[in-house]
Amino acid sequence: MTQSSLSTRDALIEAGLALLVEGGPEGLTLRRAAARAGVSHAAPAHHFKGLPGLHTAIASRAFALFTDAMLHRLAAAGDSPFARLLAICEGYLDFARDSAGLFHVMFACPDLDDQDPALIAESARAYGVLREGCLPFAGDRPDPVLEGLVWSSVHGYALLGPSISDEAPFSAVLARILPPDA
Amino acid sequence: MTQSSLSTRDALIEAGLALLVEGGPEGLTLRRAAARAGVSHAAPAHHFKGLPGLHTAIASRAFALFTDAMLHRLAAAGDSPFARLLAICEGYLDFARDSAGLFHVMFACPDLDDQDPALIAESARAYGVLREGCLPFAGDRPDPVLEGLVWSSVHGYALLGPSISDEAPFSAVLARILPPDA
DNA sequence: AAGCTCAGATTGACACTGTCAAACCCAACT
DNA sequence: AGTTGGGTTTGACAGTGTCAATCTGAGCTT
Repeated sequence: MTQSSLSTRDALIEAGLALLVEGGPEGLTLRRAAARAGVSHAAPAHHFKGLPGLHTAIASRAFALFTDAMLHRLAAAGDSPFARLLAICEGYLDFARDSAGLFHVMFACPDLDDQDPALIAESARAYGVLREGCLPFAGDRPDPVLEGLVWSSVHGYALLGPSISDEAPFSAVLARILPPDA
Repeated sequence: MTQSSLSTRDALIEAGLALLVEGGPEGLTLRRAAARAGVSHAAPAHHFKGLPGLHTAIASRAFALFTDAMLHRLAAAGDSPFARLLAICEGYLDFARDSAGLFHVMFACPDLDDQDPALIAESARAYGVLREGCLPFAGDRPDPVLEGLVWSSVHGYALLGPSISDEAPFSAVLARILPPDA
């Protein structure tokens, strides 16, 4: 393992994140990430199982940033359950808009290894934030249907948003599910 | 135009659809579509603006099939507004599940030309079905917020579905938005 | 009717991609 | 000291999208 190998692994992930942020979903390439990390074009093969492996590792790290984006908004939110859940959703939408490249790899990449433990853990952590935001609306007990509805709505809105945000801001959409006075 | 050119154009689109259905999002390639259509590898360049152009043309045709899927379910639905809207959504989900390759090109392809008139027309037609399904719930007048909510929900559910469908079937999610007795 | 025009199609080349096999290097153990 | 083995590099391969040059043939002008 020899921390040098760990650091190249991290360097490759970091390079991949940067390429995605700068160039969108098409900007990431095994060879470009390798070049940016200062290693040869075949080096990534020893740290990831091909391009799908790199995608998976990047998605895992991106989910951590995604969770941060939601928590960041939550920290600045008011106390009411509605304000808190809306803040979480707005963090979700912030990330989808500002980091479209990462969002694409996380949710629209067909070759992710959805058995990867790190990816499972990080995505579960992200889902946990949303789930906690839903708790107060169901008597502090998990409500899978409500969670599914909120999650589907914010996710669909994140993808379709540009087409509908003019006439239907997300706060109005969420208010339609959960009247703010509840 | 010389209908031969039209027919090769159509043959390329048809070949592309088949490749997507058979091989998923990764199955479509300019050269493979050309080979399947029985033309040389550079022929597509005369009918589409590169690979993005082919993607756009395929997405346009896929939206038509998508609309059909919704109408097909609607035709077999009951009379109540809830049953009709649920049927439309289930057609939406059918298509996303059974034609994942097409769905991916339609909604997750980063290089679509969203100015293309045919694509705009076909996607508007699809959206129109969903909009009509929503009308009875808002006094037969368009309600952008309700439409945005239903659209976001079903779209998000289509993408996340595999992760949540066990505990929250879509009928339950929709019922949370629109009580079936309304 | 002869000749021209030009869109449709082909061939060939280019840079770039992911992946694999072989060789290489160097630190860590026996 | 010698050997082992993981990390890395080099080199090659098939496949991709795209571009330029060429060929072909139906339809038009004169």
